[in-house]
Amino acid sequence: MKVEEKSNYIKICGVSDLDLAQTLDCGQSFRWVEQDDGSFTGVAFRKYVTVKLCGSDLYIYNATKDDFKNIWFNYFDLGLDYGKIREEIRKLHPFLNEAAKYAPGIRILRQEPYEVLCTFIISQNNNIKRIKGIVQRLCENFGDEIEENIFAFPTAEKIAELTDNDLAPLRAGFRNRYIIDAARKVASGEVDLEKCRIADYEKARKELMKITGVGVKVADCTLLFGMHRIEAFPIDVWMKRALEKLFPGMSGDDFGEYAGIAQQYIFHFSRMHPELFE
DNA sequence: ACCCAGGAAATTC
DNA sequence: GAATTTCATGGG
Repeated sequence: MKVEEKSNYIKICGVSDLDLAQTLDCGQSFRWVEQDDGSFTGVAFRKYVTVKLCGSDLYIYNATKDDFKNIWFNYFDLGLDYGKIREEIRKLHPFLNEAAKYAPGIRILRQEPYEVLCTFIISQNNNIKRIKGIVQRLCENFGDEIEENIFAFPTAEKIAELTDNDLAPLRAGFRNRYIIDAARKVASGEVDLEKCRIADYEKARKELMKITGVGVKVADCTLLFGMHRIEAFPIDVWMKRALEKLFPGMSGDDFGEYAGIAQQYIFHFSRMHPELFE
């Protein structure tokens, strides 16, 4: 994987198993916006960039070689061989093979743990379009302005100071008090997100579920998308339907050490084929 | 008006 | 304890 640095962008050659739309718009992250030319613009780790894929060349605008080493290589999980993992998990079930072939450019992003925790608290009993709007207003209202009119995701410390009345502009409804409880417990250290990276899976889940508004599903999403615990297998309404119709008798335990990647193939495939469940 | 949305807490049985 | 209802908000 070769990296070239230009004045205001970098070019990474030899990137495989990546499709930006499949990865950035498949419901794991809520801050990327697709542009007319197929590139995506967004903020992560307090950096505002535009990413574009031409064949196997990945361009990242407004980034340096150091940024790539420190942030973007990990963010896009470029150290993991997804082709190899697909070869492995396709054996588990014909429908999993089909789902993986349908969107082989999905990768599990390595996002900031607190951002994932917060956005998936917002996601409950909600739809992706509205989740994006609430997250955007959260950043505009309480995040640092890192460039003109571009806002970082707010810190837990910042949100911890607020009351649920302060969150009224978000129009997040009953989730306001959950957002604040999460921020306070993270900021105070009562919930240790870094510990969740390495703890036993059940312990990590329980740690997150100390937060009011975090149940099994939000905990699993936080572990998968925020701590890269790829053995996690979050089950939402789509996954429930998919398990019933396509994988009867199977549970998350049957999908092995890469269950989280399998889950994301199945989730995306199901969402793109709603007619399967009518 | 009705139903649903990457659920979980509160209440009731 | 397991099943049901409620919780805000917006879109179809």
